This record gives sequence, C-alpha cells and structure tokens, in this order.
Amino acid sequence: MTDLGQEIGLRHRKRAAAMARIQDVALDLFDEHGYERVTVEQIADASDVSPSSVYRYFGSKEQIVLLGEFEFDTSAARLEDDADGSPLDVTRRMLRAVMDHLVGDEERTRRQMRHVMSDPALEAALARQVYAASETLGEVFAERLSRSANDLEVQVLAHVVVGALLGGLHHWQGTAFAEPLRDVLDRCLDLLERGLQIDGAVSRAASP
Amino acid sequence: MTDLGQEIGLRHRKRAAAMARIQDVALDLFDEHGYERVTVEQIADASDVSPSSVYRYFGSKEQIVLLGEFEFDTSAARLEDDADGSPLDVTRRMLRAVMDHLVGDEERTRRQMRHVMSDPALEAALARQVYAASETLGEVFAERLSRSANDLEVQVLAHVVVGALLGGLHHWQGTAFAEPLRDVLDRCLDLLERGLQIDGAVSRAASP
DNA sequence: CGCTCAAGTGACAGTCGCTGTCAAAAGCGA
DNA sequence: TCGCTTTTGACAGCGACTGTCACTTGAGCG
Repeated sequence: MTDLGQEIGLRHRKRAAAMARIQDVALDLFDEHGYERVTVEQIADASDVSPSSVYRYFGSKEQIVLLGEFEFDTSAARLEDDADGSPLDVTRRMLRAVMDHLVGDEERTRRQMRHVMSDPALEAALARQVYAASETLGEVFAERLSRSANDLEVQVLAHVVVGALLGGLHHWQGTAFAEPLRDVLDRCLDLLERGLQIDGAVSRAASP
Repeated sequence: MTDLGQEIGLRHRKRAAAMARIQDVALDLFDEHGYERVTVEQIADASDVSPSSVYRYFGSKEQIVLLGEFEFDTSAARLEDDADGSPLDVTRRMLRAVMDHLVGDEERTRRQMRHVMSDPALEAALARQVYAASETLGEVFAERLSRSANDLEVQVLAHVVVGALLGGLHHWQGTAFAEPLRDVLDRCLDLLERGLQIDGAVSRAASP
C-alpha cells in the first residue's frame, strides 16, 4: 500500500501490467507457433483481455513485438545540447540511451529479432521504424550543423548512420547474436568514424 | 502481323498490357482519392480484370505502386565482373542500370514517390524493399572483397551505401523532385567517396 | 464512505487485404 | 479443327483492423 516510488494511479499501473503480460504471452506464442500463425484473438484470449484492448494498447499486431524498440529519443540529444560534439558523438549518446532501454534483457531483444528477421510483415515494420529514426536523426543533425533539415548532406549523413546501425543489426543476427549488441553497434560507429576506408572498399584511387 | 521484334506469344503480351493498364488506372485513382481510400476491387473494376488477377499480377496492393522499383539487379554487377572496381564503382554501375529502368518516365516515379512518402503502408513496403537491396548489395560486395557475406564491415558498407541513396531519395522528395533523380543519387555516392567529411560532421578529432 | 463523472473495456458489426479452390475460357500446338 | 495446358474469374473464407456503444471501473469529491 505504501507508495513504491514510481507509478501514479491504479489505472496506469493496470494498463502497464496488461501490456507487459500481453507482450510476454505473445512472444511465447510466437516462439511456439511462429508470428503469422498466431492471431491477435488468441493472444487476447491467453492474456485475459479483449482483442479491442490489444489494438488499443499496441495499435497493430506488429507493434506487440516492436513497440518502442529502436526509436531514437531526441530528448537524449536535446537535454545535453550544452555538451557539444560531432553528429556521430550525438548518435553515440542517443544510441546509448536506446541501448540502456534494451540492455535490461537482451534475451528478449534476441527473441524479438528472431521473429522480425523471419517474418516479412515484421521486417517491413522494423524497416519503417528505422527509416523514421533517420528523419529524427536528420532533424537533430540539421540543428547541430545549422543547416536545413532537407540539406542533402544532412539527409545522407543521417541515413548513413542509421544504415550503419542496421548493418550491425543484420550482422548481429547473422552471428546468432553472439556478441553483445552494444559492442556491435559501437563498432559500426567506429567504422563510420574511420570513414569506411576498408582496404579500397570505398575508393581505389586512395593509394596509387 | 509481322513480328514487331520483342515479344513472344500473345499470352505474355496481354499480360504485360493488363499490368500496365492496371498500374496506370491505379495511379490515376490514387492521385484522385489517395492510396488507402482506393480498394483493389475498384482498381480491378476500372481495369476490366478481376481482383484475383490483380493479386496474381502484383501480389499485393503495395506492389501495384512499387513493383520492380528500387531493386538492385545483381546481374548488372556479375555480368561485368571482369571489369573490376571498388564496391562503390559497382554500386554506381548497378544504380545506373536501375536508373535506366526508371528514367524512361521520371514523372511516373514522382507520382509513385508522392504516394509512397505519404502512406505508412507504402512507406513500410519501400523501406523493406530497400532493406532487401542491402542484402543483395552485401552479397555482391562480399564476393568482390573476398569476405564472408556476414562480415561486419561488409554489412555496414552495404547498408551505408543503401542508406546514402535513401537519404538522397528523401532529399529529392523534400525538394519537390526538382533535380533529376539520377544527379541526386550520383551526388550521394560522391559524398560517400569523400568519406562524409562534412566539416567536422563525422569526427571532430580530425584537425586539432 | 458512498456518489458522480469520466475514462477504460468488451462485444459486435463491418471493411478490406489477401489466400485457396475450382470450373469456365482462352491461347497454343498439331 | 481438336485436344492440352495455362490463365482467368467467381466464390468462399480468414484475419487484421476500425468504429460504435453499452457497460464497468477507477478517480475525485462531498
């Protein structure tokens, strides 16, 4: 009965609990039968809520898996915008915030990724989500560099950064999630900082 | 009656004609009412085919807009694999092939992009398609560089290249498609070749 | 406490994208 | 012209998703 220190209102607590329960139940069902062979109605039944509520909470079946995942939080960049740095530094900081959100149970992230990578609908949803992150990142970069958000270089930079991270995600999945995700993504940004000079990969004209 | 030199069989010709007609009719309807407010049944009726045929031809409603668009054709790279070059050179070559396919009527591409950028479902489909292109590109790069297709640097490079192009696409849309798409994408690859050294954008440690 | 109001929930009906099946139609070769 | 194969359209059905509406249930207040 004493305030446990974080939540306000029984309503919000029940809602949060229900969402967590639905996600758990859904992931279990997906693990067992595969994403597309499980209906929202089954998830709802097994979670003791109505299908209506599932859609109210998550909006779509895909978001049961992807909700909140891989979204850049601009506040992480804006809050510290006194501490300046290059866009890549900013990215690292934002990424760290995202990772802290994820790193709690990387096992869950692995389960999610397994389904995402094997189902077209989920893959599309993730791609779109990541794509949206590029826009967010672009706006942050534009502000930092005092350029238009639609500047070609800003857009390319933002999409390149996100692309690099996506490449890392892909690699991570290809190695059966062996290495901690955080390390993989860090190395991706390192590669970008070095300008992708992968022995003649980008330009052969570098050395005569 | 004389052979007009390209098509074989009445069947294939009718099929191709029907697909082209469906796409035209669909784009018109989309322009007028918006993508999601037009049903496949309406498109089918207006095109004098059955809904079944629309799905047989295009597989999904999204593909009526996106079919064949933005797909890298690996054959373009493999065919000329005697002529070697850096991965970026290969990309340019593949991109040129893609562009030649598109440049026929860039006006149509603009119409498509307008819808793609404003509808979530289409945006997701495009994102997924582009994402798939990264995998294709990764395989080509891996072969060129004699590395594993799952190599982190290969994956990052492939996704970065595609990301750069996506950034260009985004910029193109943001400028109301002013410049020819070909030029925009060329400049994206130029930026990559220069290593994204956008006045301290990537790394501030470059100059002390 | 208990009352009132607003917010949240579940049941229902309906739309639409998409899939599978099957008989009819149409191209193709002889 | 006559079979054979492929393609087509009609139909039935599934499941994701939306909107509506009565009902329940926390929240605020006397």
